[in-house]
Amino acid sequence: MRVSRLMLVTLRDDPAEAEITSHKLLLRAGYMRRLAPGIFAYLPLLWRVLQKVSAIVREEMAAVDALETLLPQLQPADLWRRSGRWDGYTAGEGIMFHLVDRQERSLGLGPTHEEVVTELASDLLRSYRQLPVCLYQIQTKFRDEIRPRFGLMRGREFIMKDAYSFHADEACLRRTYAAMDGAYRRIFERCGLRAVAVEADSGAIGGSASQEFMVTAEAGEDLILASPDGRYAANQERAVSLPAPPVPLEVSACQPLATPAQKSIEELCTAHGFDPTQTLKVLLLLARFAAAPPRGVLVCLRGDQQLNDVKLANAVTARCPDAGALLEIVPLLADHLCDPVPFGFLGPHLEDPALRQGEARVAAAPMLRLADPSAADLEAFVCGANRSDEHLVGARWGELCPRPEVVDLRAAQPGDRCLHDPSQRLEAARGIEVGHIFQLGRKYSEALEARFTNEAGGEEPLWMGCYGIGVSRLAQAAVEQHHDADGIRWPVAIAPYTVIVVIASSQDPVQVALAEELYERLRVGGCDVLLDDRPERAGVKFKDADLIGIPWRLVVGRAAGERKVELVDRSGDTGKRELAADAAVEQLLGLPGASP
RNA sequence: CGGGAUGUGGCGCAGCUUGGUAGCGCACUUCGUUCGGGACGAAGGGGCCGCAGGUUCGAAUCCUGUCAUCCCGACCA
Repeated sequence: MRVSRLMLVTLRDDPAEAEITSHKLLLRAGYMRRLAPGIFAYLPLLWRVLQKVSAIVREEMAAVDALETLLPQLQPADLWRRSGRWDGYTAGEGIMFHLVDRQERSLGLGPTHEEVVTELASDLLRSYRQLPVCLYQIQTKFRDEIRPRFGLMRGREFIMKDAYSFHADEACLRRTYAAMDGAYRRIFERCGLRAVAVEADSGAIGGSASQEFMVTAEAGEDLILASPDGRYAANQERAVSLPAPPVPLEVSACQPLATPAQKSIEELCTAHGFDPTQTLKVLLLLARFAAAPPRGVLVCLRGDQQLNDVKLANAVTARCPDAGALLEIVPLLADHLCDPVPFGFLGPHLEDPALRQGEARVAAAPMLRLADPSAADLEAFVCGANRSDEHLVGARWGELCPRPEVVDLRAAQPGDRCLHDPSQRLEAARGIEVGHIFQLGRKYSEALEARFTNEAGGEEPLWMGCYGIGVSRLAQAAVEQHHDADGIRWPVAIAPYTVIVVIASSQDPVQVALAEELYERLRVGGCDVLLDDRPERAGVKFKDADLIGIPWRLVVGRAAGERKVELVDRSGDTGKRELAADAAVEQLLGLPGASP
């Protein structure tokens, strides 16, 4: 391709709309344009990158016997109601774009395809003899993100590879899951990305085991906690660790303590010399559901610990199976209550308060009472007395109130000791989630009655897995990981073009002739090559070549008369060197990806 | 939805405090000189100053409302 015909528009200044480097560079280098928040036009250069990523994905999917398909993006609400996800995905903070058609039928614009693919599987997969099967597609997904940001990192319309596998038993699911794990590692490696696999929360997709693939980068939205020995890595949403041991509380009996206006753990400890690990933190929350009245939640944590919202949401969802989708969990405020409670002085023995909805009292289920092990394991502790300006010192579970149900709710922090080896301490890194694989189990097949006949002749629900890669996000993550002060430095495997032939002086017919010849030879040889034939000064062309990040630059300049050219490695590894034109062509045609 | 910021030619910005009829850099067009790291000179085209209302002889500038975009939290590939 000739640069003069490429519709290349590069910008000198960083666009004001972009915050992080990769977003700025993709805009400046003419790879994309924003149409609306989270909605981008992929310009020809970016489309080539996305195609190259897709090609690698296709090869690796084929290697694990996955079948490419293309599934509908317009999806009937009814299907989503049957899986139980319509309300959660459309009401409240749901992310599904949805609409009503001329027949008054509700439709959603596919944010993911578990429902559609499961419906298809229930239709087509009748016998264990057909299993396992893995289907995948590379397609635009639609998600009405609460806050789109950072360009392709979190778009409302983005390209995703999603795969779904179906199995006769769990062992088979595990094998495919492991094969996908391997395929994913190869995909990211081939794309030139440094990625790490971490344990993850399954989120709205659900299922049991799940693992995320993170491209490590400062601009990443996720916090990764990992052990230095490399044996444990998890998203902070999911991470587990050992909290610091508590300082024992030396008291004989439970006694009240006057604590005027000491509402925070910090104030309490400062005033009376307690260590935060000796205190109990009681949080009052309100969970709202799609199909049930709101329910109060009382959470106990050790005073020095923080609540992990994701763990809490999972715990609440698991304990309210008939309430429909969990819409949100918010702090319980005085406005929600019929009678005041002494916020700041709460203890775990707080009686169920009556909830108010508008002006009406809600006949609420009893509060859900949960305690993190850090709180449940305390022998004796300091907690609120459920009376203003008063705490209890030396309270014990069993004496004060029954010990609540114990569930892991605390947020692991960098510096915490690891479970597998307490001498290791968790270290923090930021990551961009580019892939996520799940063992779904039978969640969708049970809901949508996707059953097969097993070897014994009985019917049972299919076992399922699903496996996603954010293709457009991956492209931007690559820029985030591979750039310098001059612009993008694409890994060769996903660069839009492998080589750019630059004519230093377009006025020199000798240079033009040689450049045209080399361009043609490279093109015919199967190399993805650009020819910068624009009547610009050399400096402009060099700057643009650096900015758009083509891995190899072949400069045809002063030495063209002796058929000598200059070859520059954008990655900076080998620098620039002068060599015979024929040798340069030979070398470039020998590069990976150069032949058709 | 809550908090913060910003809206001025295609892009990046100044002007607003103290109202007087819009400016700079980049980009674009033409001509000339230049020609290996974003050249220089000359000439030129392009702006309902986000939108609506108000104050005023007069509003980009002051007031009110509204919309949009970006950033921080809940969402996730």
